[in-house]
Amino acid sequence: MLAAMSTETYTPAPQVRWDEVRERLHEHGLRWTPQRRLLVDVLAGTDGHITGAELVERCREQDPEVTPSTVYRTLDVLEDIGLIRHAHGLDGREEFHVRPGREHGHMHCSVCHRAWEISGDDVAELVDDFERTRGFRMDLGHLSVIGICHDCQEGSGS
Amino acid sequence: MLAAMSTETYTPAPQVRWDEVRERLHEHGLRWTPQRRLLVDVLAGTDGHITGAELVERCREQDPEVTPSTVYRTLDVLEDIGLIRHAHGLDGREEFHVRPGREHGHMHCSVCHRAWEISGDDVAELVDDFERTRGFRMDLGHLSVIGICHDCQEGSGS
DNA sequence: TTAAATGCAAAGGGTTTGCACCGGA
DNA sequence: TCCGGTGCAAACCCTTTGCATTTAA
Repeated sequence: MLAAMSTETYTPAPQVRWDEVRERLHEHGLRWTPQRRLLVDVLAGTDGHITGAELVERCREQDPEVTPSTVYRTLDVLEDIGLIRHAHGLDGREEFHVRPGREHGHMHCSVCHRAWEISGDDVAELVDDFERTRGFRMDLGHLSVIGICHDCQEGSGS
Repeated sequence: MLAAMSTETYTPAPQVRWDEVRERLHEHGLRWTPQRRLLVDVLAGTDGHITGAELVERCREQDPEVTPSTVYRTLDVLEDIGLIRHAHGLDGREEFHVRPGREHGHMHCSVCHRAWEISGDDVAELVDDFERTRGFRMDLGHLSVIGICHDCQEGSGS
């Protein structure tokens, strides 16, 4: 989804290059295993956010052998080396997402439970304001805004 | 509940009048029990946010008889009748807070884990912007901003 | 009286950990 | 070879639920 973000040849792939995850791991003295490959594949096929439990499930669909512990441990590793990030969803469960080229926050509708991304531009003033007036450095990747989306206000109910 | 926001004597008690919780319950056909009184007392002694588990703990300190189920069930009831509200903290656990006269969001420091309130004024522009440009009606009570506070940036560590 | 509320204990869901074995580099 | 990874199973933590009993109104 979404192609080039600039006119330059820069970043033909806005996403992490998953083929390179292996190298990233190696750089850190970590290993490339079939289980990690599987998780990385699943993550690559995810554009939004996904909970740990869902990741476990999807991995197990493809290979019932993988265990939750492996998935969670690998998620930790991937987060450590900066490939993914996590925040907490509406229900408080961990939600992971592939680290985007640009950090972004999330906007959740409490009615339909859909979620959208919030870019740095969307909240630039706010970030700036918090930094200036409170010395607080916001972590955009953890910004979570909850409310009711346009559609749900119209339908009023469902 | 909450009396005069009228004149110039700025609401000496911005909090819910806990003595009246009983009436609120009765209005709903619900009962006032010693356990509920205890929880309400604990809540009254809380100014910020507190997790369910902590509430259970504090209640049990005062009366080891109370059980988690009672606490959680009462929290549900109190939230139903609008006296408290809950959101999710940094670690994804439920955090309750006494419903303030004014809705507010929270600002968490990911280093020291302290939290501050965000008033509607602090984010008025943002709220307005989301409403205008996306038709998204933000729920201030669920706004959660995470980052690093001033102190922690200085100390850099602790 | 009578439905709401409680305590208990057990289940539940997601996540983490200890440990012995396995296997990538 | 060697240390990182894995599966397994059990532990964990917070929260919820079923059920018989208690109790507020």
